[in-house]
Amino acid sequence: MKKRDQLIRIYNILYSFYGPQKWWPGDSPFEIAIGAILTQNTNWGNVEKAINNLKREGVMSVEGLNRLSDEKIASLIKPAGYFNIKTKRIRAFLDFLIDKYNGKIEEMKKEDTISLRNKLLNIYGIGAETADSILLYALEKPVFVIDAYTKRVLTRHSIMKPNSTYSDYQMIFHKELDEDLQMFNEFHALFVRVGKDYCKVKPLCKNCPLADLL
DNA sequence: GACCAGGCACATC
DNA sequence: GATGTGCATGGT
Repeated sequence: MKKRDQLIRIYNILYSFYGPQKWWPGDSPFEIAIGAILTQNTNWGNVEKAINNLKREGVMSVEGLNRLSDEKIASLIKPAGYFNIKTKRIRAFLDFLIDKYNGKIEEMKKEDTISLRNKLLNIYGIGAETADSILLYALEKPVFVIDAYTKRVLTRHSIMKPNSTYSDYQMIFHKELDEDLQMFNEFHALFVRVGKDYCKVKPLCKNCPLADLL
């Protein structure tokens, strides 16, 4: 089967099995971006605790976070792990927004995807996946987000080789699929969902909706 | 107690 | 360019 058909088949199976995922879980583009940094190599449940701490303190905003000390930010995001590193990364992102966009993340939407992606990748602590998550879910740009679950599903189903790079994975989606913001949004979220439920490090392929494809 | 979780920067070869 | 390591909490 052609790769395009395999990918569409996977999407259709997952969408009928799970339905729409309504991503990203967050109230504003800024919260989504902060969540994208906090969830780096981290369980989402822990990230939610950190996000709730920030909201409870009323600092889930550029101005709110920017007036806190590093120590204060670190203490609030502690449940998300790597709190010292992530504090530096959040600080770098705040500096970027204040510097280039007067602290308004919505201002970024006007720019084209390629130059925005390069700018994001230039910020300390923002790599390919975090940049693409911000582009897709906060700025509503049609880029495909690749994460550990996406890689695992595609390698298990022999659509990609295990040693492929981030760009290799992303290229398949951009080359084989039509550019569709809403579909890219749902598809990535569905990969995460099936990854959490079945396509774990220790696979639970038995009742996986994608089991028939193996 | 080991393993895992919606990565990234940096050192080293 | 590929590979190895530190970063850290909380659930299973």
